[in-house]
Amino acid sequence: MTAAARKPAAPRRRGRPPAGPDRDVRGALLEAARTLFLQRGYAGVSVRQLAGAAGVNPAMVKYYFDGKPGLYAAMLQEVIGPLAARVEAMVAAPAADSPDLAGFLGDYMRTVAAHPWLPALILRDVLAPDGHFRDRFVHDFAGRVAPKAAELARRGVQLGRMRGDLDPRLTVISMLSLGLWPFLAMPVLQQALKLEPDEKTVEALIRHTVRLFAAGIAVEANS
Amino acid sequence: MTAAARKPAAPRRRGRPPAGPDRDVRGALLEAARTLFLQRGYAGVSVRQLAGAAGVNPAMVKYYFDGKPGLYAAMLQEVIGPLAARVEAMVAAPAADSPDLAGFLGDYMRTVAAHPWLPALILRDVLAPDGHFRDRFVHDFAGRVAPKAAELARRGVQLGRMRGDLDPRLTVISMLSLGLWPFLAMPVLQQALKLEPDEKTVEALIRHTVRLFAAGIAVEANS
DNA sequence: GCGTAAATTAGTCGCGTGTTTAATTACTCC
DNA sequence: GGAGTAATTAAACACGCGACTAATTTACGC
Repeated sequence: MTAAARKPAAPRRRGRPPAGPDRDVRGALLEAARTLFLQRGYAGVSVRQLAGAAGVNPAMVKYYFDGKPGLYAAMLQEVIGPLAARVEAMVAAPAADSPDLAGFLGDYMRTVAAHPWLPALILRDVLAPDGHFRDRFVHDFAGRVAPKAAELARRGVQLGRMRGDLDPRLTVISMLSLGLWPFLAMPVLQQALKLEPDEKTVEALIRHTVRLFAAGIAVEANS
Repeated sequence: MTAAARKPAAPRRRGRPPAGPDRDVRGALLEAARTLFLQRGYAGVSVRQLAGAAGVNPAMVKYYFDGKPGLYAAMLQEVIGPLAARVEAMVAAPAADSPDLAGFLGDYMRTVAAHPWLPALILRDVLAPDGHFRDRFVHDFAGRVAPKAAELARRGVQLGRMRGDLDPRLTVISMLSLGLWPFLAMPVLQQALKLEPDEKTVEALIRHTVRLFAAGIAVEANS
């Protein structure tokens, strides 16, 4: 919400506009893309809507980003790049206070909770028919995080802190499932399960999930 | 694959076709809908494609189902109805050999694995912008199963077979997440985690997941 | 046999899409 | 101050969509 769709009654003449720092068409389009694409997905937003939200002509999408796919890709990179790097770092160099997979799950869920559009974005990508953005996104995100998480799991087993009878790779799948899907399922199940929709519930979900997962992968106390 | 898109070179004259048992336009459309909709989602298939796959004129969709939404709804009901009833029964009357939540999770996953299109269908529905089919489907499915599963969880706690420090409702969310999302994540992560894509892996995933979940909700052995 | 109803197709309609073109204005550099 | 280029708009284009219409053929009841 920095600099878009403000001047509502500016009629905008044809031709190159007079100079002025407060007119960043490219930036306004990117911002509109962030808002709308993340809310409704790629196919759910038209170029005209995008341009309307940014207060510019639809042709500018072609001019600055070479078309709708280009704008989407640019927005994705801008939004996902830092996030992916952060998650990757989290799993690559586990902090002292959360060195195991359960700790990572907590960090991961808190990161996801701080970016509420992420689960839907990932889901849409997984459902995408073929690899238009899949190669760029899923492979960059999950593809880099998952192997490192699996390595973490393998180490945990070797150190005797995790059960040895679980395939580390499947454990990673379980962990990613527990950390992602609930955020989408919760709004849907809220009514059925009589959950309150406030922030407390999200915190409770995270703690619950970490506790369950930690117990699930811990070495059996008996036997 | 019972009775559609067979006669490829039948030129099909205009007007009512001569009688004959082997011409079931309605059924052919339903079958095409099953195949295409479940593969690519509602918006991913056009009426023309549907009609083409069924070998009939697009207008027949309007004639028999009053339009594209009608065809989708009919297909959904046909495909989902029995499944929902089965899952509901599974959780309502747990069998003697799998009376607890972990047992249900196994049954649930095996049911899902037997209908590979289900996860994507549920996901698309959860992502759907507003309740076009959501009220009809998600609420009918999850909305009826989830409360009963939560009841199962509550009973497990009361009987001392499940940890008391987990919110039964959140446990249900965890369980549904573990039982659904991996089926979609696996193909995506296959390469990254170096999994083989065959049936053995699915069976391994189910056993793995049930084991992890069972340990996660079991009463702590020590303390 | 005849009239009406059912089933089917070809063609078209209006709309929304992403993109393209041409015109127009401003800035920049010589 | 004129030439060339950069930025912007309005308008149009080609296409695909879901729906609708009119024509056509057969089946069925009397």
